[in-house]
Amino acid sequence: MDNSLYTCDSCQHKLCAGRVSIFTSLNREELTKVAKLIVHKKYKKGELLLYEGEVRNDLIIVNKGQVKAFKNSAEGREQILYIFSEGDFFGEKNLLRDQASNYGVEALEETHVCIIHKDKFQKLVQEYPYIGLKVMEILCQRLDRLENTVETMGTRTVDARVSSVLLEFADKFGKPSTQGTIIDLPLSREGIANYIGLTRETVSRKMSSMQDEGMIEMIGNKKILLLDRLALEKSIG
Amino acid sequence: MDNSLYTCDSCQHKLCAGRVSIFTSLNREELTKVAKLIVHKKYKKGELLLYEGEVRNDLIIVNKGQVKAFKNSAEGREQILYIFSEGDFFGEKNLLRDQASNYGVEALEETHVCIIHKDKFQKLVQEYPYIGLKVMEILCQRLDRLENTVETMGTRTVDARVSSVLLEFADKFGKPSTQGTIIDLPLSREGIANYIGLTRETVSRKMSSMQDEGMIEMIGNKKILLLDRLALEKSIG
DNA sequence: CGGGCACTTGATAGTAATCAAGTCCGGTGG
DNA sequence: CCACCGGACTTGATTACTATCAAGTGCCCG
Repeated sequence: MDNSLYTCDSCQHKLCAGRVSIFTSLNREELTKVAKLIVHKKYKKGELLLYEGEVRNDLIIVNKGQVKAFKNSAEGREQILYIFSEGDFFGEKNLLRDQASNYGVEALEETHVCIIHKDKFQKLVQEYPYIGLKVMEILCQRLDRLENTVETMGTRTVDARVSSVLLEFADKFGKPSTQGTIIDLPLSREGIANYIGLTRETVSRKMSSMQDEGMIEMIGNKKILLLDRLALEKSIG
Repeated sequence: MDNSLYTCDSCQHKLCAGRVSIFTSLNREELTKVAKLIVHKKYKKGELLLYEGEVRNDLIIVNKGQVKAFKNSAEGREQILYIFSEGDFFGEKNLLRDQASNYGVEALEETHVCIIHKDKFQKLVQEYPYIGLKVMEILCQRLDRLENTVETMGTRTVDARVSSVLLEFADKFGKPSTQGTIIDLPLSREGIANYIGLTRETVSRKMSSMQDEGMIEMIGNKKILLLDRLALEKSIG
């Protein structure tokens, strides 16, 4: 375990807490106060930030990098539930009571996180009730997203599922370019498959045929150029 | 529209609000106060309480009966997301801001609901912060359940999915008997299929074979006797 | 007792998982 | 800078399974 704990000195001048959506309403002074409650930690690609079933008593906020939240079934199949990136948090259940995590979390790349102890965060919420509302709002958004995922996995064709995930990634990680949107994929083919409940071969095949039809263009293995957004949306319904 | 609005007079003496989990911490006096903020409404089986995309500004609590929350895909397939029964609520997103509902809600039987306007509920939360925490706790539970559903639909075999839903219903709606647990099914075969992303024929077949194997016994179409809970749990993994 | 609807059961076909080779890409070391 | 190596990805062949299509059957209610 070489995850070094260190103070916020390294980024205090940048007011790192301000990059996190739940603190956006705070002014500079308040942010400095928040920063003092925060412990930072770094993880390398592949390291576990949290394992399924682990009991913790703090809230973890991603400050830099990306992580995946996943569950492993008995047969060894992985289901990815969330991709958390800069500004996202997890462990919110711990704010209410110490509880076993429903999923594991693993770094997809070098990742820096801010950790706030439950008690300190609760005091923060008492002082700035807006933060509690913001957390609740984000939980509602997360519910919406999961509800849509369940619908996609329950009723949509495989093509629609692949289109869905590409559009989701385009919105989250896409950058506009002259020809279309360039998506930096946070996951490998296998990861994408585990995100939408398919096998890597099926994802590979579907993406190839989407390329043949001119909807997308694969740039290496980690980027995709989205050429025909409308066609993808149409394939969803 | 023959849904008659009426005051809480009809059930005031029963302190109906006390049957709702988010108000369990309140004493008799406080409950009476809450009851005055509530509007009641009745729905017959099959009536819509809320349609997908509708914008409302209140929280709806089920006081008696059962409803299903569902989404309809473009091809006309239905995905059931939740079964809400006595004590459950929906419309929580409205507490934050007026927003389109992500799902429709339909009564599965004669259903009575309590409706609280957003503004009144927000004042209630300010006066009794515990209520806000309780709402957040239930949202977290709902997230856990959906996360498990996504895992089930993404990684589990069809047998495991059917077992999952039977165990879920057994916990929620089951009554112990001498031979095992008797489940009052809230949904038809087609409803169950739409809850776990299968067709009614597949559900029918799987349940028949589970009966052949002595795991369950079907009593008419609306009840199931769960004989071998362990076998079901084992089939999930 | 009769009718309709939900459910069951059967046959067939379509589709994705699986099994099995290749191929490509990125990184490493000479 | 180039050649090599390994892991990720692609593609192909086959199998397994569930959706679909199509009759029946039985349950529940009037």
